[in-house]
Amino acid sequence: MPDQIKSKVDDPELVLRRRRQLADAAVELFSARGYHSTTIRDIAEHAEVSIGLIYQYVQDKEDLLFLALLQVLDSYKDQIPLALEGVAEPLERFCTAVRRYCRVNGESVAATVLAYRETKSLRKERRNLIKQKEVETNELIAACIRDCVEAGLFVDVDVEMFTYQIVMFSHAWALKAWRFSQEMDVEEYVDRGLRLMLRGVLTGRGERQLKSARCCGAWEAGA
Amino acid sequence: MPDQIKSKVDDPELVLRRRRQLADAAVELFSARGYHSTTIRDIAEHAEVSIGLIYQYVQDKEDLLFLALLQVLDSYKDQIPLALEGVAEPLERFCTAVRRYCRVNGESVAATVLAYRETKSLRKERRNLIKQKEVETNELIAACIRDCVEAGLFVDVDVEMFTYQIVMFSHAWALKAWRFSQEMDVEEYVDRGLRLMLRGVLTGRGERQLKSARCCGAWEAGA
Amino acid sequence: MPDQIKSKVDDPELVLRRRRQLADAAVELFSARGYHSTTIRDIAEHAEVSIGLIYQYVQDKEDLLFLALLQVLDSYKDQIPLALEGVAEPLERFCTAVRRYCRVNGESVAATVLAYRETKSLRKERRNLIKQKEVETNELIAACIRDCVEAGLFVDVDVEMFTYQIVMFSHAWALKAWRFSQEMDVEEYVDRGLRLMLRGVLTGRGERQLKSARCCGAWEAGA
Amino acid sequence: MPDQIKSKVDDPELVLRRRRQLADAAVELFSARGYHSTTIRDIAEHAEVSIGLIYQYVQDKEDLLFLALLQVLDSYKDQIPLALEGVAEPLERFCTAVRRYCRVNGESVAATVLAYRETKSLRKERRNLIKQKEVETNELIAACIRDCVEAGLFVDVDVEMFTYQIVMFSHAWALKAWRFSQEMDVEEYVDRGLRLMLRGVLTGRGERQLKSARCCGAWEAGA
DNA sequence: TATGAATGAGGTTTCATTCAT
DNA sequence: AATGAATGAAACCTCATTCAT
Repeated sequence: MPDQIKSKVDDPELVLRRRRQLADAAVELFSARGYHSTTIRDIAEHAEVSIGLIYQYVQDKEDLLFLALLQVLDSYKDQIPLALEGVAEPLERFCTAVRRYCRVNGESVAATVLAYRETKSLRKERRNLIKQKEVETNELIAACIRDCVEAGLFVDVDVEMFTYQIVMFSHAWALKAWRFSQEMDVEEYVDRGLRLMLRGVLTGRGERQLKSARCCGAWEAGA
Repeated sequence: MPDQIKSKVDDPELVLRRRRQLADAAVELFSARGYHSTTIRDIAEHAEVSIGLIYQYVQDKEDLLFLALLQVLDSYKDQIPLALEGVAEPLERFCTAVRRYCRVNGESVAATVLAYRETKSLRKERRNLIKQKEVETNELIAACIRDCVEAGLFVDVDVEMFTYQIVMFSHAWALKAWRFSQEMDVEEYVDRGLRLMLRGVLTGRGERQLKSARCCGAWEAGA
Repeated sequence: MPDQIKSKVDDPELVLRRRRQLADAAVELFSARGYHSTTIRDIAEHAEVSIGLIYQYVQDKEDLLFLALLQVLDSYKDQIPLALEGVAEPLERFCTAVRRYCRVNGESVAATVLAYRETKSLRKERRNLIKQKEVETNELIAACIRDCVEAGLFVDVDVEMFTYQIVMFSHAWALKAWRFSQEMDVEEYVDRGLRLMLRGVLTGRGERQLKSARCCGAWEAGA
Repeated sequence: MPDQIKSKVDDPELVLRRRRQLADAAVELFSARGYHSTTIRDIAEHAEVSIGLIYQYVQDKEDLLFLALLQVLDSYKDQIPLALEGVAEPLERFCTAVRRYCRVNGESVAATVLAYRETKSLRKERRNLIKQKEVETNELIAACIRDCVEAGLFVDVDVEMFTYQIVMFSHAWALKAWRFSQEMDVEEYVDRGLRLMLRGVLTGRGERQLKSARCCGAWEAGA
């Protein structure tokens, strides 16, 4: 997907490998120190390559940010379908998707924050591409919601609004990590969050399904 | 509140006036271009003062960021109590608080985003001070929620979780403005959001109260 | 004339002074080492200012080249009228102009060569401005020629061609200095050159005038 | 002739072929963009070889410049004798030589300018070698002049001076192309130039010879 | 108190050259 | 003989900060 970035190196496989190497270093450093406070030299050292090498695979520093953000966003988009494989029951799919999304965010809090902080440093065209990725990820959640509605497990909810509620809930774990992470872990966070949010959308059938299937992890004394 | 920032000027009133002048310029420019891409010269020109003058009231660039963020955060904390003045009924207070919070965010989307983007550029001690401000604002919302619970209008909800749900909902209007603002305005956003979120927390009494009081703006066919 | 170059300093007199200072250093170094081989640091050191200062008065390195070339070209355009002050007789004016032009070139061989070498490094708009200056200088020579023709001292010569012959003759002293300067000095160069070139254009009257007036320096055994 | 440049390849014929290939690319690019603005990569691409290959036949970038300049200078030196083949009459030989020299310059204006611009970028030893080449070319013209003098067609002119007048006249077509080429073509340039310059040197016999032989192209209403 | 010219460390980027294949 | 990925010194330029006025 990192097309459109021009490289001075021909071998496409090498380009892919090097770019991943650079993106890894970039995600780590940009996340930790921010885009502007990280120097190209920092990245070169962290990736254990020379400064010159970077400019064989990338045209400027902004390209590195783009590469880093793409890597983060893609990892989100890839994880959810992976988690849903083999899960059929709609409510379970929904809970699984949310849980996985939160976990991914939780594992790379810094990267999620990076996306929020630095997307604006990209030029418009690329900013839009990044937003497009986010929309695609959101759609994975929205689909789960729609399935639950169709299966009569959710009331006829405002899908768009509910999707964003879920998304923001997930991101909040990263954005407000300083607040939450000292009180609970991701699992508890998801449990408490789902309990709160599901209450507003479950039908009677949905509630029964939820209890019988115990689909969403620790659900001892549900609502 | 802008204590701890050392000034070379004695007259405390002048210091206050100048700092507001600088903070205004800083909020505007940092919001528009980001902290690192804004130069001291930019701010001097925008505030119509000399570069030298800035350093009479501020020790370094980070001080300006701190000033700017304080200004933004304070405006949030001031607006909610103002809106609640004269409103007594708990559910109405809750709705009013949420509505006002969203509106403030809506009016200065850029400033809200600024807080998310650049807080990390502050040194830890100040970052904590900013977070403290946010917690104080959140507490205003949390209080409204607790009142509703005590009045039997809300079920015995997870107050902390619900507070953050509200807060993130409000911030989302700013953070995802690119998505929402082309489909609806703040008012519709709040209505749709409240409808969704309230469904999960209202008691029977709460629901009746909501309908009778029509406290929360356009509420055609509520839950 | 160094307008259109934007400065970050307001005081126009200071701007003028600093720019002359920078141009002096630039002419010297660019002449000696060439434009590309001279670094900004070199110029800063030679002008005894900081690197930063340069960028207060100039936007980039090309501006320095422009400044340098303007300075060189202007000195040419200024010297000829100065030398002609008080000289009335047309043939004498012609000889004086040529002599002075060669001398100016001779005094700053390196600068003349600079104009030939580096004008192409300017962007088109400025390159044209430089060419315009040259045309203006040439016109000073052309006017002397026309006066001689009108006074019946020169035959009805191809003025444009003759002007360029004179100009190239003058520049040749600089461009081919490596060849000439080890055999003669400027004065001899001018004498020999004028003798050759005048032979083709003088009328009978012109020849007599030339001898009687001995206007053109050492003119022992004229044509 | 490109001796003294060390090559890592043994086969002398291959060396010659490759070096011509590189010199062609170098002349073209150095002429168009200048020496310093042309990268080795540019030349490799233009010559359709790899960067590494260049360094098999050349030690550094300056070698390429040397190669390029040699190629240009040699073409000058070769063309004149070629044009003079079969021409016997001294005045005709002179005119033919001048005409051909101007034409060669006219056909590769950029290359001529290259010689003026970039010779200084060579190290002294090589710069002298280039100058030597120029002197040799000049000698071809000087010989023609001397023949005319000996044949009583030219007065006892200052040969060295006149030679340089011719040379500079020829180069001027390239150096001042921006001025001349929009008013006339090379042929007209030579005609007008020769008419002017010959007037000063022709004897009575020379004039008659010129008219009778019409040796120098379009010579309608000569001196 | 206010100004703005001056400073220079440090950032990004380029590109001639090397060397393992 | 030919390739081209890798290197890193060195260039240009920015901008936070100081200080004499």
